[in-house]
Parts: sequence; structure tokens; C-alpha cells
Amino acid sequence: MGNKSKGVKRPNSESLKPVDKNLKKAKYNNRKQNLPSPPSEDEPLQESEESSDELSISEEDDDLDEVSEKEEEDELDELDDLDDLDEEVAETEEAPQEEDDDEEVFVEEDSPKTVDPNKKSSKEQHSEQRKLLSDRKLQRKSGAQVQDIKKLWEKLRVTKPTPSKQQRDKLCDEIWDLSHDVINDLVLKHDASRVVQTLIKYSSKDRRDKIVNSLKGSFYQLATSAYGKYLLIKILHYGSKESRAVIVNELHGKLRKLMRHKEGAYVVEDLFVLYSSAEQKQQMIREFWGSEYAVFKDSGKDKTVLDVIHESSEKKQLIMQNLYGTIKASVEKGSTGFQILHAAMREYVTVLIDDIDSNDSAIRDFIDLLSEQFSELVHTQEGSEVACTLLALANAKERKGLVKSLKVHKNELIKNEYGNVVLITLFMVVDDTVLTYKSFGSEMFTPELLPELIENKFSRRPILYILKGLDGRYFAPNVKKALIRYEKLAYQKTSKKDKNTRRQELLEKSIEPIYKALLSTEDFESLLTKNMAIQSITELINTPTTNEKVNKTYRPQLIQKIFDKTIKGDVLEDYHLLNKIPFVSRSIKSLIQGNTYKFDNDSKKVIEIEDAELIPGTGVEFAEKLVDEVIDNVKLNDWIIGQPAFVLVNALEVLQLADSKKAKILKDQLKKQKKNLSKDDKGSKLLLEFI
DNA sequence: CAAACCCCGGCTTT
DNA sequence: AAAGCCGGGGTTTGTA
Repeated sequence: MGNKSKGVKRPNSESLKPVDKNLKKAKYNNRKQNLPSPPSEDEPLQESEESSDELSISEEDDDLDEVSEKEEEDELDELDDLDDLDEEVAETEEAPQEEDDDEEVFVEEDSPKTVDPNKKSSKEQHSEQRKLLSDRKLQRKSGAQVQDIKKLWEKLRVTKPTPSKQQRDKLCDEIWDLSHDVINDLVLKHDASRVVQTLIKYSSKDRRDKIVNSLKGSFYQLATSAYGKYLLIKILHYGSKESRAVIVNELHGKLRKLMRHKEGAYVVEDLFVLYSSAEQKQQMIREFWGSEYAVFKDSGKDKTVLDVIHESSEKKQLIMQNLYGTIKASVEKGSTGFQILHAAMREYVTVLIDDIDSNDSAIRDFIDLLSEQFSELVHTQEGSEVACTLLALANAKERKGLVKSLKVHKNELIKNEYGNVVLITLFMVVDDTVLTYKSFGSEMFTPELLPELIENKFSRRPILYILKGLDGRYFAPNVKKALIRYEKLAYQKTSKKDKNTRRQELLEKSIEPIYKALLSTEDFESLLTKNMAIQSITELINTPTTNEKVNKTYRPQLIQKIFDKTIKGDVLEDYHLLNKIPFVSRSIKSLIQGNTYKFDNDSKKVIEIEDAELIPGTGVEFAEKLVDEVIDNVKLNDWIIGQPAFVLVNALEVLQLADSKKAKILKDQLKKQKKNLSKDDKGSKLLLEFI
């Protein structure tokens, strides 16, 4: 749910990188300790699935405590120092809370041999340290309580046996008794903050609210704490609307600072992605415009960034500066994948393209800033818009850099709902089609990858664009509009080549590899059973080309393959594709019509298309071939009802329009079947009307 | 080209 | 907190 969507929504973002790392480690951990589920940075959210995550954390902590308290004080000592003394230090730690723990534990767990010698050789040292540590612990704020609370918590999170609900509640109550007065002293500590997390999870609304209340005033601190941020995220997750509002209000005005903060940025991103309405998102982004908007929530409400920058050039200056500042800082921190940042970037880009001439140097800077991490943008709606715009704005040299970045994750780029739009924009604006083809085409059009691409409604679009341009059947009006906007933008500065020339160049480079890939694909038949794929294939066939090999060899081969699978054979059998798969008949019809005929919806008749380029093997030629097959085998009787009947009608219409001799032959044959034509079947009825 | 269908986010209910 | 309902947008499918 929540956490899932989070994962999906920023699949490639930095935020996931630590998780991945974590998972790897956790896996290792699993093997050693039979943990049921790996911990991850997202853990606080995943806990909503009851046991599994809790298990893993618990066990880790058991280990940590066991190891550290009995044998290796210094590990914990170090950790505690970290979070107690200096947050700054903690910040610099790449690893989040869980990871820290893992790591420390692992070192010892993985190499038990090193433990013993160590211990012996420094026994005294250790006991001294132990004493020091426990003294220090007790001297800390609420030190004594912390120790007691932790003991209780140990019981609460044991997994074997899992505490019953009653036990859990009882323990929670006890912990609550001890902790409710000292919540503030707990939440920043790496272990104690987990106690509170657990408390949040298992407690009633009432108690949660109390926790939130006692934390009032420290949410910023919490968000910037390496350990506190997990608690905060958890409170957001389980908290009531009101407590969320409390948090949002408290963080309001500090978003810019938070975004520049290693830990804080995650909290803000979570807030933005998971817990904000569209309106709240607007408001959050407005904070990036500048202090005025950060202080006054409603300042600029209902205004777009363009409205505001048009008010005065000072405002424009300021807003551009502020947006850029935040974006730059975050990108340099490695948060390029954050969705909230993409939204901010989109605002910035909107300002940039408002006047591309006077913003030229800002545009150059911005492209330079994002060039290296460009592929981090393409997976979100907003990021994709930014990427497309920048591709359009970039000069030839810059585009080269962008292409290079995009190449790295090209599979994801093509398949992703938003990524494929970026790729199409690239196709549409980059003049250097050699570079484009080399970077993307050559790998897309392989027997391994192509089948997968054409059967997905998103990943087939770049291919369909090359074949057909921005055909309204494949590009929804808004997508199409956006793409045309990028194209226009590109022609304002950089792109020179004629649009059709560019696409034609790509087409001529691609078409032969596409055919080859399809013809040598392993399971061709299964492609014909997939709506998206068979449609793509018929589009391919109906695309004219000057490529002789395609015209003479490959296309006929492909048509024959389809013919064999969809027309030959006993059409009444279950396995026959024409019978089995509803949309196969449509594809056959589109081959019967080819490029030169189409079904006119007004007159409900097939009509001829003027000035259309005839595709060899389609149209009349295909219709005649079909008629031959059906008549030759005395199968006509099987073809006069259902889907096959519609196919026949279509063939008949085309043949008649073309004055083909076969039209009469087919008609005569059908007349002989007249008694079998039924008015109850729609296709059959049509045939009847025909003769 | 229109009807049917599906998916998603927001809202209400239990 | 989870499940279920509803409306809207967009996509798919069927058509004569």
C-alpha cells in the first residue's frame, strides 16, 4: 500500500539505493539467522503488515544488544555517541538506522573468531568501557527510565512466541507509564526511538495523539535526526489527520532547509508523495519560491508560478534564484530522484521557457546541473516533463550528454509510462539520427527485446512513433499536445532538420532490424494472441518503406506467417486464433484494407483512400489470397458466421471496389451457401445483404 | 466513433 | 485501519 506505492513511484531515486544496499545485507543476514523478512529503510511503513518486519528488526536489535552489552561495548558506545553528541556526524553516515545496526552486528556475527581474541586481549579495557558506558547512559537525560523501558521493550518485540494481543497491550501500557513523561528524551536515540515507534504502532488513537502532542515543537529536530526521522514517518503513517496537520504546520516554512538535509529530505519527500493532497503539494512547492511564501502559507495561493513572476522582475529574479538554489542543493546531495524535486524543477522549467532568450544562461546551467543524473527524472510525470523540455532546449552538444545519461537505464526508460515520452521526445528533437539509432534503436530491435516491447502499451509507443508518427490512436490528446509542444520548443533554438525527414531517417534505419527481430522471434504465435502486439505488427506491415529487402523479402515473410496462423487451418477449432482471440479479426481486416482502403464510419462502408501508398502483400492482394484459401478448401461454410464472416464481408468489399475477379467468384460461392446464411448472426446477415 | 470497461483517488462505512 | 463504494478519466473494444 503506502510503502509500495512509494517504492513504485520513485523506483530509481536515491532513496532506494540505501534500501537496495540494505536488502543485500539483509539477505545475508537472513541466511545466517533465519530472519523471515529483510529490514529495509522503508521498514517503519512496512510494519503495517504485522509481524514480518517487526520480526526482523527485533532480531537485529536483540543481536545488537546482546553483542554489545555482553561483549562489545564499544560498538554501541560509538553509536550512542553518534546520536547523542553530534547529529552532524550522524548525518554524514550514509547508512540509516537499521543499516548501522546491521553492519555492526554483521562484523561480529560473520567472523566469530575475531570476537574471542579481541575480547581476551582487551578484557580489562572492555570492562572499563562497559562501566563507563553504563555510567554515561545513566547520566543521560532520563537514563534510568531508558534502561527500564528498553527492558520492557525487549519483551514486547520477542518473536518466539509472538506476544498475544493482551500481552502486547499490557507491555505497551507499562512502557507508556514509564515513557509518557520522557518521550522527548527518547525519540532521538537510535534504540529508544524504536520503542516509541512500536508504541505508535500498537497504541490507540488517544495515546498516539498524546505522543504527537508531547513532541510538538520538536518535529523539525525529529525530521533531521538520523533515527528520529523513522519515528516521524511512522507517525505520519499511523497518525490521525489532525496530527498530520500539526506536523505539516510545524514543518511549514522549514521545507527548504529540510530539503537540504540528508535525513530531512526523506521526510519531506514522504510527506509530499504519500500524505499530501494536490493542493498541499502546491503549497509545499510554493515554499521553494522564497521566504515570503514559506512564511505565509496562502501567499500566492491559486496563482501559478508564471502569474507570480509576471508581477515584477524582482519577484522573477528571486523565485528563480530560490528554486534553483533548492534544486541545486538537492541534486548535489544526490536526491535527484525525489518526486517533490521534480515538481520544483517543473516550476523552474516553466519559468525558463517563459522567455528562453533572456534565460539562456540559466538554461545552460540547469542542463549542466542535471545532465549527469538525467535518467533519474524520467520515471515521474513531473520529472518526465522536465526531461522532455530540457531535451528540447538543449543544444547539440548538451543533447549528446543527455542521451548518454539516458542510455544507462534504457530499458526502464522505454517501458515506463513517463519514460517512453522522454524517448519519443528524443526521437522528435535530436537531429543526429545516427546517434539516436545507435544509442537506442540497435538494442530495442532484437528478437529478445522487441516482442516484449511491442506488447506493452507504453513501450511500444516509441516504436509506433517511428512507424506512424503521433497517431491519435496511440497518443492520447494530452500526450500528443505535450509532445508537439516540446517539438516546437526544440525548433525555436536548436533543431534544424525537417520533422518528417528526421522520422523517416529513423524509420529507414529501424525497419529492417525490426522485421528481422520479429521474424526470428521464438514464440511468434503468442505475439498474435496479444492485443497490443498484433496491433503493432499490423501497423508495421502497413508502414511503407523504401527498403528493398523489407519490400521483397521480409514483409512477405511476415505476412505469410500471420496468414498461416490466423487464416489457414480449421477456423471452427478452438485453437484457431481467429476464433479464439477476439481482436485477431480486426488485424486481418486491417491487412485486407492495407493502406489504401479504410472503413468509413459515416457511410458504414469500406472506401478507397486517395493518394495512399500501396503496401505490397496487403489490400487486394491479401484479400485475394484469403479468398483463394477459403474457397480452395471448401471451407466457406465454416466462414459464414461469427468473426470469420466479418472478415469475408471486409474482403468482399475491398475486392469489389478493386474490381477484382475474385469478388464475383466469392459471391457466386456464397450464393450457393445462401440457405446456410442466417439472419440471426450479424456477420452472416451482412453477407446475406451482400449477395 | 460510441459503448463498455478498467483503474485510480477520494470518501464513507464497519 | 481496512474494506467497500462511487465518480471521473482514460483506454479498449466492437461496430455494420
